[in-house]
Amino acid sequence: MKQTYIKEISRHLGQEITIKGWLYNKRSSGKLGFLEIRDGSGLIQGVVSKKDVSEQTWENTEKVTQESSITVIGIPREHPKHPGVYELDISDLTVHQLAQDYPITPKEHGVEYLMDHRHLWLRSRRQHAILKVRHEIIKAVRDFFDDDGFTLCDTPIFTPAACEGTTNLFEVQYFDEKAYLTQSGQLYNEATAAAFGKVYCFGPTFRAEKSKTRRHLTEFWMVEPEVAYAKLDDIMDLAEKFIGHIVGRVLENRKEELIILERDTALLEKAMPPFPRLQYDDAVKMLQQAHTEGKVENLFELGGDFGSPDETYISSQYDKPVMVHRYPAAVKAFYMEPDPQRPDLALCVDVLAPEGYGEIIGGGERASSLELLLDRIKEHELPEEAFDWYLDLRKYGSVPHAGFGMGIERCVSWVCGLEHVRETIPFPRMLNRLKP
RNA sequence: UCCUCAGUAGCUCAAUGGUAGAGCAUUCGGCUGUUAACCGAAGGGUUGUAGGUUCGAGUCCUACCUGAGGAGCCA
Repeated sequence: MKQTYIKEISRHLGQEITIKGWLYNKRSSGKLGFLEIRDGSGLIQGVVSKKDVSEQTWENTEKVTQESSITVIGIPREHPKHPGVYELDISDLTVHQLAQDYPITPKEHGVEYLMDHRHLWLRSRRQHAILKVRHEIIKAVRDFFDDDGFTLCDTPIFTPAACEGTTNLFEVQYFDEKAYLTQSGQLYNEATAAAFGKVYCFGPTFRAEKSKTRRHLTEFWMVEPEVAYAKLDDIMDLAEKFIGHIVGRVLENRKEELIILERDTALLEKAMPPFPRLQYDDAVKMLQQAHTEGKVENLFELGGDFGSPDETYISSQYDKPVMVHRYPAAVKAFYMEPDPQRPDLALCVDVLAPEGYGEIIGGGERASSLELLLDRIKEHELPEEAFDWYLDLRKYGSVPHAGFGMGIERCVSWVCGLEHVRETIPFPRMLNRLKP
């Protein structure tokens, strides 16, 4: 018989259907068995009554174990006690493979154990919900740009040199020479933007930083739009519209998942444009004020980059994402365009997510002058020959242009209200985690 | 790299320096409306590793290993 997916069960009430899936959990009460069945699309409770089924099916009901693969035939109907909840009256149960001692039991487990069993942990309700939200966010990202005239131009993962120089890169052998895994598609995006006008790239990014925090992965996915002729204000408008679109889509299409995750959606509903915009200088004043009032420990020095506690304090002052712009050029990457009014400041922006989730977007206007870039490359002690193609972009029709990058995992973590980004990607790569 | 915390049954955790226990999982038995079902029984241990202190160490000390959280750095 044709397979029916659990999420479509309401269309088959009273009809005999076949569900193919796995046993999520089992309870029993004498000659009555309750089987929680999952098939990837959803979860449903099946009921087996000894007096109504064959001896074989009853025997299978008694012996079937957690996560055994099964096929059941039955008739869906409403739950007698819970209106709106569906249940399956099972008439036949066959077991494909009997799972023995499934490692993830219905009781709680530690982080290390769950991470060691990530390949199985993905089957649990909560992980399923998170990855469904991830999928929704990625789809929303693509739709947002595709519907706004952007062209997807993916950038390479093997790169010959550092994009930004400062952070640690993963080095790999590339035939007879050394190559590095990309830490940003940024520079290549500038080339494709000059060809297509509005572009984005979306792919994995690698950072060999020895960071062990709830916000870090060594391999994460980043989406980076780049727009020719765009200025800082244009890119800030784009960023807030973009985040509003993502959050809106998740609220609209992933209600059930947000309930499973116990996410306070009232907080998400506030994350709609316009977002507050704060100059770096004013953010520093805010931090210094907070210090004199005893609300933050460290006295922040003007000119430095914000640390994680600083970002947390700034974002805690708002109930929606906040855009901090015009940081000192000295603390930012070499390719940032200086503010014509204040050349010591870079025309850049960081978007800080609410609830202490920190920076989810970083971006800004790129330097369009060849002379300035040559100076900056020298200042940062970067190898000029590695950037010859990049400098060509300033020789042949250079224009003002801007873009930003958003880390998908940090965004998913915030939208889901998670404690750690490691749950936002199927197989996270971290400082101490390369397996499974 | 630095700081803090942790490591005991398959899993999650107890155990004042004095005979290593419970819940879940597993196996067996009971229950016709269960929801991390419940009730009864059984099996299950080189307390991360190596030293040390002590009559006696899971517990105290030292080193190392592994993990977690944080700092720095970042999305």
